[in-house]
Amino acid sequence: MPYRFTESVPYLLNRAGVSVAERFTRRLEEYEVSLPMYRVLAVLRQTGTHTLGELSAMVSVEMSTLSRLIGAMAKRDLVTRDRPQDNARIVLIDLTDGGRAMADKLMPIATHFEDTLVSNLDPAQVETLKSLLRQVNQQVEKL
Amino acid sequence: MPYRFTESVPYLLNRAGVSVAERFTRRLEEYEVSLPMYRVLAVLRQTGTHTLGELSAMVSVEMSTLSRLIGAMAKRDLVTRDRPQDNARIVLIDLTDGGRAMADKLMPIATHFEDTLVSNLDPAQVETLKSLLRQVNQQVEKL
DNA sequence: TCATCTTGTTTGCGTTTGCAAATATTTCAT
DNA sequence: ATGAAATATTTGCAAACGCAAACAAGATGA
Repeated sequence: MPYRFTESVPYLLNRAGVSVAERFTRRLEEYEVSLPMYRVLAVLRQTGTHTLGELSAMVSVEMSTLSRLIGAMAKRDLVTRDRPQDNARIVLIDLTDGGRAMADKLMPIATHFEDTLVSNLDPAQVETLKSLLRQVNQQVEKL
Repeated sequence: MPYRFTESVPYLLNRAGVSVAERFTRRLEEYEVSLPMYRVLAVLRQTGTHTLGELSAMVSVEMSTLSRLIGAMAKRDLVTRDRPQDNARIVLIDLTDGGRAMADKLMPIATHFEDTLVSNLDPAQVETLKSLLRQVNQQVEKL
């Protein structure tokens, strides 16, 4: 079977990723939150304080971009950046109360997206999809 | 089960998509081809001439961005843009011989990526993954 | 302890991006 | 045939991005 670009995993991944991202971005507009901002809020809400580097890896945003993004979010009082005195080269980022409130407010949108995206699949298929995506992610290391 | 952002479909999709894209971009560097350029080349190679609008939908690149990208690719003689006299509002984009040669040269990289990404899955699982991704894509319309 | 190496973050800068407006052409209704 | 609506592409502009260099602090080892 010849290689068909439009059926390749990277193509399907990108296509799905971009279209979901576009729609989600539209939904976030009224809150004046960008998609990368939402991702930061959602990660911090789920797993608590992180350094910039950790956050960068988790949300797949380049560190220099994230540094500026966190700056903007701090200015809007969504997060705090804290340089601990015991290790002054790292920056710990955490949600403010306002940031947490915003994250909470956005959760229904996220769950609606999740529910809708998999609404034609049964629970076993959803687990399969997620498992396969995680496995693809693992394979990336081998490229 | 509570909603876990880092296990949501959009998150997994984005994570995989970004990391594959990053690696692929690195591999394209030596050819001085960007990832969006590669996507255009690959689509045209697979399915022939398309208008700008069709191409935009197929490669998930916003039309204004694509318009400029195609301009750059035309300047580098990878593609031609042609306004047919029978319908002068559309622009037909096609590969030049050089563009086709470049596309051909890049195919081994693409197949290597595809092979590696799914190398831990059996053929049935690969088909399942692709089918599920296509289905997710369909569901996007319902958001 | 003081040079050096490593780790973590920020800044400078040119490029790419997306939105909105402008432009151009075709289609449709009258 | 003519003005209005629809379709397709391009351009202006400001925001976001990624790379590389700069910067800062901690770890290592003579």
